[in-house]
Amino acid sequence: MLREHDLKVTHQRLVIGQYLFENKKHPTAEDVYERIRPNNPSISMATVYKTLDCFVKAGLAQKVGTTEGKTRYDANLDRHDHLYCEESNQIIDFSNEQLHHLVDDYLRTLNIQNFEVSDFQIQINGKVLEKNKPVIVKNSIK
Amino acid sequence: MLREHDLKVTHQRLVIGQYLFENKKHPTAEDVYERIRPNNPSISMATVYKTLDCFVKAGLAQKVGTTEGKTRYDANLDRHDHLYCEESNQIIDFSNEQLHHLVDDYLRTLNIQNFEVSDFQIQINGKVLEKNKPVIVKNSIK
DNA sequence: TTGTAAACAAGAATAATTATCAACTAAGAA
DNA sequence: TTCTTAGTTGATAATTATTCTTGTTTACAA
Repeated sequence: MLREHDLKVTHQRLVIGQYLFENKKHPTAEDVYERIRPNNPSISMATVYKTLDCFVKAGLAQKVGTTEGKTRYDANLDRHDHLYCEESNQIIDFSNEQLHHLVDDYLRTLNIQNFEVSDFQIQINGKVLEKNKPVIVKNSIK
Repeated sequence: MLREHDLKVTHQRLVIGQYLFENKKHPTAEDVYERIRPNNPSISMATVYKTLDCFVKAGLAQKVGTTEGKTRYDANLDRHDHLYCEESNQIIDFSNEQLHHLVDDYLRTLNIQNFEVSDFQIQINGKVLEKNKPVIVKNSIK
């Protein structure tokens, strides 16, 4: 995966990448650092930032701006939206083809002058009711 | 407006509020500070932050997280979405009732377990083609 | 007009992120 | 396998965004 994107394969990138791509969370740089540190005490914070940054530049991850004042990193490359919990600041991925097409089709009917649309993302705000239970989306129409 | 929200009316709040509510931009705290400073050299950065924060708490403005690493403040209280220019980092308001209803109706048909939706916002990414011209949205269907 | 809680200015403190730079290492060439 | 080199890393300094502290001032209710 790294090679495909012309990135040198280093231990640091493997460790950080593994965490980022396996758990599709939306960690801050700090989160990543804390998580990998126990097994890799020599990796520095600067490396975490640089590594995350190189993933973003390579298109392997995306930055997500938050109102908490820190940047989160999203390694889910599939087309998806976000559920944002206003209480816990947690971001949950939300994939729904139907919703995506609905909005995409509508946007195409609009004529936005002087702006070239590349993509879009829906942020659905609200709150997780029971923190230890998962959030599951069911579609009631077929 | 300030009184309605139980905020003491001070010169600083009037000046900052005027800038924020009249130009529906999405300034950073820094932007606000630079803008008002010429005519109000004694207002401090801390006051700008505190004032913006009190507007947010009073529901007069909203924080917008960005990938630039700074918080922007949005004083447009109407239901609206954002066009986000990936080149200039500028955020442009985008209001479209039809789009909003489309998504709102669809979300209501979904059964999202363990998450209570309060609202949503669509971020439309792309780029402004000619920086000095305005972005205008036209609807080609009726 | 006055008392008081709230708001302010200035600058120190903290937190997040980026820059610097010497030492190290991946990976292609010999 | 060894050499070479450009890219990467770790330590830490620097920068940037934001919040905190403190003494002073101000809005506004009584």
